[in-house]
Amino acid sequence: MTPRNAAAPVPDLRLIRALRAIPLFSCCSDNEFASIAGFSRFIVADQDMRLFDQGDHCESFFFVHEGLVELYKTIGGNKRKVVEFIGAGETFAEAAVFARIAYPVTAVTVIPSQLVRINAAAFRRFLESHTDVQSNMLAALSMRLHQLVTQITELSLLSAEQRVAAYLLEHRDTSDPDSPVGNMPYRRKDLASRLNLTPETLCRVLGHFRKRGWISMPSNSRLLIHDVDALGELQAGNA
Amino acid sequence: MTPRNAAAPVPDLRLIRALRAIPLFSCCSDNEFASIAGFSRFIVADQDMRLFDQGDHCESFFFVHEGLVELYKTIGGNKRKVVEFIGAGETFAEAAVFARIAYPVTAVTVIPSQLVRINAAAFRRFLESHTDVQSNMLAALSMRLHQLVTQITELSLLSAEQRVAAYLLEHRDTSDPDSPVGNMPYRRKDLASRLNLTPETLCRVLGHFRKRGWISMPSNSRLLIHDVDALGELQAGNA
DNA sequence: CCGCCCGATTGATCTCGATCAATGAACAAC
DNA sequence: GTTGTTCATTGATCGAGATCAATCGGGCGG
Repeated sequence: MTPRNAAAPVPDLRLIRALRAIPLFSCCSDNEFASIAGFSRFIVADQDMRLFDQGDHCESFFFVHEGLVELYKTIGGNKRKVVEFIGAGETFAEAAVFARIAYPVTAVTVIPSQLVRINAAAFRRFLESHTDVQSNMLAALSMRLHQLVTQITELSLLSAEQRVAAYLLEHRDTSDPDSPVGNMPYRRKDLASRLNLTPETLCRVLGHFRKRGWISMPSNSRLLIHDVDALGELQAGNA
Repeated sequence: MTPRNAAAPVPDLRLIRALRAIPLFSCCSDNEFASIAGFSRFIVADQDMRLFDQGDHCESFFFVHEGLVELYKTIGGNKRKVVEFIGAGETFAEAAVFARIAYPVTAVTVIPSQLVRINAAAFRRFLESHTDVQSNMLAALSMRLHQLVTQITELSLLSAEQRVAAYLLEHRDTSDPDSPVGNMPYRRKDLASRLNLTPETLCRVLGHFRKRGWISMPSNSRLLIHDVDALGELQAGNA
């Protein structure tokens, strides 16, 4: 924790730098970043750190500066379903802020991560006088809505292999277009849950893809896609 | 259709009355309703009227004043999945307006309906100067996001019978608390699709519930719930 | 280096819900 | 009325993927 005097809090440079990376605030000025910083905190989290629990009162929403977070929902006390992975550059739990409901999911870091936590009440007040940010927010929520509809459709209509293929293609690391690479820093069972599969089935599907030379897995958290077209065809037409 | 002169369009009373029923506009004044009416149309639709197709350019969003609309997504050309039913008092396709994307689903009336169609571009301009409506919009989108997350979880974790029970309980008509009644003006196959079931399985589940006296179906589009607790227990714990 | 532990992998079997196949019932056109 | 059409219902069978059960394998503390 940074020590702070009552009168003059020390500006956290990491925080300011992270805030500038938030797409939502793309239109903000230095002044505005300063005021956002006033109700935000930079958070360094280890792996498996619980950020909030399903049912907790919603006090903040979050931005992932570096790392990976998973959101899962628990039902019936024992069964859980991973709804989404939130990667670097994305925000989460904004919806709970605006709907003024308790967190509907639990959030846990999958790998060591750097986050920004933004106070909900203060942010709502900030928005009242910053219409442009509000517009960005509407657009962002709408896109997420769209993604969830797509997810529902894919979970419902695609076979196990098609779902895995679709996921690999959608989430492939496009930073290096030459060698089609995907990063998979998840535990198998979590990815399986997100895809609505058992770990065993996911493993079999990946094994199948590997046998056909479509992918390879040099390490446990690394996955290389060798034949994008084959995966695409599988996803689209021919189960 | 009301005839209108080029210079002075006749104000459509049905339209104004419908606009007043839109929760989004709860905070609007007479003046504001008049200006919204300037870029809206009241629509009387028969059953099975296509409002827009998946992939169409998004020009408007809609409010259901009376009736029922279903949104479905098509994948692979032949398979379709009903994502949501939109009932009286609800809006739909706002997300496409803000995300500035093509409609991600197709919208069709399930029964004869009265709708309001609101022009997207004009509405976006309207919002710039009406922050309170924008806030309502954020809250509404957030609630819908939450519902979709719940839907994903239920589709993934609950058995066929549990999903049906959950749906009946969530969508039961609460207007008459004494006799627990649900209206089901859908075709069976559409409800089955929404619940990710085949019509056959849905039919068997309903038959099972009927045999146990938990529900009854006096007519094809009417369903009475007699034992809320039994359905609740089924949904919760014991598959 | 060894033993331990947890997760990935692989195999054998089972089950829920899909699919295939009739039959029944509602409704419209004639 | 009769015929056709379409959807709900019921039954018989099938199969994708879950579940159960080993086995493998890598990281880590001793």
